[in-house]
Amino acid sequence: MFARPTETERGEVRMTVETGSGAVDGSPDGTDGATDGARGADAREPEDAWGEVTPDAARRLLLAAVEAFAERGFHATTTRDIASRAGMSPAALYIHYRTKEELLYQISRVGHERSVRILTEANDSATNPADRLAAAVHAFVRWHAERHTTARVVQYELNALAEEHYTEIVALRRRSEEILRGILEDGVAVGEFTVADIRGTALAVLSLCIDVARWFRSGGSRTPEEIGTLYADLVLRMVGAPAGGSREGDRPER
Amino acid sequence: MFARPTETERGEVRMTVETGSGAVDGSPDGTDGATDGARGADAREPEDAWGEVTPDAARRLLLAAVEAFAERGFHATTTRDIASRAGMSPAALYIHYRTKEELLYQISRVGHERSVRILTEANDSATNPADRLAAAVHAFVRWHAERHTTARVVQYELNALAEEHYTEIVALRRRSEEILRGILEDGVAVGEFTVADIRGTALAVLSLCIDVARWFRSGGSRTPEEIGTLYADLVLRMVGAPAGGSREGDRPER
DNA sequence: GTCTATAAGAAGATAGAC
DNA sequence: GTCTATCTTCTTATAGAC
Repeated sequence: MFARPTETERGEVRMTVETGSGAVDGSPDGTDGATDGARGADAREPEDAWGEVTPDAARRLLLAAVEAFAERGFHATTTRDIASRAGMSPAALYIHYRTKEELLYQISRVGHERSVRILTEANDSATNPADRLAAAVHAFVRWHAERHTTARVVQYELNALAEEHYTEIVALRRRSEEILRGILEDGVAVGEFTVADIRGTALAVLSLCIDVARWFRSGGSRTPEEIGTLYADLVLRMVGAPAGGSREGDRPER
Repeated sequence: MFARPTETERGEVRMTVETGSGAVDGSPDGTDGATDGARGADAREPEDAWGEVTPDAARRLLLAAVEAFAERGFHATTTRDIASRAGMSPAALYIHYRTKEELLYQISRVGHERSVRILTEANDSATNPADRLAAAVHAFVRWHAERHTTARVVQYELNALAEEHYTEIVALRRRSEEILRGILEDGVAVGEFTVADIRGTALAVLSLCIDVARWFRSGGSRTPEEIGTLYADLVLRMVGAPAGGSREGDRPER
């Protein structure tokens, strides 16, 4: 029969990748794409973001998996492909990870923790809702563009996760959602934003940011920084708070 | 060796599904989701949209493929799964389609033709850019919500297409892009919109609409119609043309 | 047109030498 | 820790009876 991954100790695969660290520096050469999703051609970026992963081989495998999953998708990627990209034999993978799915889980977990962290820090970077929203969108979008390879896996391969892992990740996603919704609520409360459907608008904003990972490609005409700026502006407009501070836009409540 | 699909005549799989027809009526029970992508659970809708597909068995297979691809992704879906959903043996599939990829291609082609048609009709439904934009976004978003199962495959399984099919589909996607960009250009030209980066904004709007297919789920709290209305409003704001007609918002250029 | 049976190969994961 | 070799199962696709 088919032995399921036994619970034997095996180096304890659960690594403690310091999600934070100086990771958001990166390719300043990214740019926009078209309506067509990335097709393997690109899907590459300086992924030194995983520098913290403990055994060197484990890090190389993780990096190889990110590239492969982003290019071809989780199910279309073979363990042989991952191992060979990492310069190892197929069997070597199983020394560091119990299953192919665990690789995806690690990528997804670290990526989502990073997302929550980016949104949290942006949210704490200012007091007025408009600046908090602009900062959050700018940073979140920039990350999705700069780290589009990772982000593509993080955002679009969720369904391949095992049930228990999926549940854990969804909890992190809800946190992101709540942070954004909180900003909108505050903005409406202090009269800085004009939003009828807060929950719906929060979802739309998040969706807009996330989808950057799908279409962004290096070699286009816009840098991640520029797209972040564009999107922050668009989102401020969406909530009725034109960029540049809407001091004069405030209705005096009669 | 492994025989590639021979060019023998085999019932001519290339069907002529009238992309149009009364297909956009459908589930009025759809609604919003969360930040988590749909996970199989849902991924179902009255897909009578394929009613025009010629042999009955071919239609059932197409419908089964749409559901399976939407739930599990192209690569994770087996031909056995598709055939069994259609109530047939695995071999029956190959009477109507040369390969699994051809099923995806047909779904993708019909879906993209439908997208272009929706945008074209909306674009022709009015003369002033604001109404054209609102109509386009409303209809496009509504389709992505109502037909989210199909749309998910159409929008997110592109990479699994064979090279030649991919090229053909990308051409259709560019057409959609051009239609939207054209509306924005007209709006800026007549002073109805205030948009600095037309191309970037057009891409963002398209991206926002497309991503509805990823997160939408039946059983939520919003109907496709409501989401269409919300998004049309959000997009008008994005281009600096508040809903309800921005007659008083026009700068008289002095 | 549809079935049963099966070919041909590749997949994920393990065993055991080094 | 890493390799080579291999097990088991599943895959797409075909052959040929009905």
